[in-house]
Amino acid sequence: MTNILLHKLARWADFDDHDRAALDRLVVSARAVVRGEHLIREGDRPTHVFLILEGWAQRFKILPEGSRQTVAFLMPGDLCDAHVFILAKMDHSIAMMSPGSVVAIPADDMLNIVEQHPRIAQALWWATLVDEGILREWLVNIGGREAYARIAHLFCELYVRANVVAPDGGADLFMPLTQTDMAEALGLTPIHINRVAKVLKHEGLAYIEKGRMIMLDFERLKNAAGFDPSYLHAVRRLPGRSLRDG
Amino acid sequence: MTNILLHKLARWADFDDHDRAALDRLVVSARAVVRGEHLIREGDRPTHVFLILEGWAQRFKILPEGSRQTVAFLMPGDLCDAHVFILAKMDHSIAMMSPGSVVAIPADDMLNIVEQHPRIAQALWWATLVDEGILREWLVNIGGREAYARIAHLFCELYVRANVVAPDGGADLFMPLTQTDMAEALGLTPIHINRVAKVLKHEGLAYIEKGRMIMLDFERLKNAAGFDPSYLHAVRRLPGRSLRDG
DNA sequence: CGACACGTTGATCGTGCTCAAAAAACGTGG
DNA sequence: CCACGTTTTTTGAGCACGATCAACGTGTCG
Repeated sequence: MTNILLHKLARWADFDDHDRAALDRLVVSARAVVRGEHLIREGDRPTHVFLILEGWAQRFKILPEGSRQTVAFLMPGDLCDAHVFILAKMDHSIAMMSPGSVVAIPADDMLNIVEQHPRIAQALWWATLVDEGILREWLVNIGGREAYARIAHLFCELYVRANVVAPDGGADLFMPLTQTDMAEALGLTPIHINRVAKVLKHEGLAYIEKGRMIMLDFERLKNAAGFDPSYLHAVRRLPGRSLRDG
Repeated sequence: MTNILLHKLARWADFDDHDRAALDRLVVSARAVVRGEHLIREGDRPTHVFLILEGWAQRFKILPEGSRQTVAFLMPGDLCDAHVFILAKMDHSIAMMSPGSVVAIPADDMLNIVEQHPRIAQALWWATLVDEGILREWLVNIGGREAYARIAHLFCELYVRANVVAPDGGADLFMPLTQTDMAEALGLTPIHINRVAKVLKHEGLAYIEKGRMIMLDFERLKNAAGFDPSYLHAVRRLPGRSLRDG
């Protein structure tokens, strides 16, 4: 099967065979991981970059009183912080939300590849900027929307992102999140998620059940959420003066 | 006076004279900007990177109903997205919160400097990772803390960051934010900010008045906020195997 | 079959919002 | 220097969104 990292980055960049071979060489020795397994913990010194091949992971921090705040969901093809080994220690943890498999890429391999493959370096920058855009949108979502629109917005984002990863075009997608997971991501209680998500379901918009999302009416859901997918930067930048040899 | 960008990046990297000269060449032709002036707007195609020399700016998005959610405060020495010109259009706007001055650095100049100065490229990565860490912590702050601790946490962060920029060691710092600015950053109403900030003041922790923060008791404020400054990554990584030529 | 995680529902409470208005600070021009 | 408009801060009263506490279903897996 095709390299999922290559597949993701190729959405933005035009790679030559040399680039593709280099990306293939990164993705060796996949490791199976179980649900709940930590890929890296807050305070650890980062020495590897993780690439998710299968399953979902969550990036989170634990608050002093013990509650967990999720700050990102990672899906197949996502890299955990391409350049994080620049920092002395992790300021957050990453754990699997479902069983899956990952590749641990040594920092030196990442450094080598970005030095020798400028197109890959740029594509990794693009992926980083998209992750940042998602993070900003989550802040907007939690800070500015009430529970109903907040949940709807998360559903929209996950639907779009999951469709990119596995574009079977279906309205039924792999999405291994519990209501508690959503609560920890959205700054709400699981109880409130349960009640409000039920409304979304009964209104015929969308719902998540047994690890799958059933999308019923994306247009109305987008409307309920005030969802604008621009922040996912799925469209490629047109050639222009300001990107070298663009 | 010394180059503020150099000053900031040198906290992390060891530059040689060549690097320093290159950074100096970036910072020419400062432009005065008034309060409220937009440096860049959502939807614009980014062609320049802005460096804040004086004053504060805010990064924000406007929600469909018209409210504003601030996702970052930018202080002197901060760059607005070192690599943002990779993207086709801005997914947010940046505006000045106070009068000040900025430098607009063309994309090509940024590309040149990171190609020719690997230490600068790494230092810019570090700055980007710190900004991301701050963004994550804001998400944790809004998602997981109630108003009292949330405001206290913002005060802690701004105090630490402003002290780095202008370390006069004083408990009285330039901090041009109105209660409405805080409200838009924290996902609260200005009215609630007013009431809760008054408690922090009367308890002798800290307050902001006339564009200045008066820090009364940082230790107790940290405690009230559950503030852990690790996410600001102020300490330099010790030399090690995983960063090339350590 | 038992244990445990997850989902569901009800009743009550409280943080923070809304609406409304006034006082204080600030900038600007006459 | 004062008059004026504008922005910012402050205060009050009532409401509602979402939290908390408690319990019970439901499913899944060992």
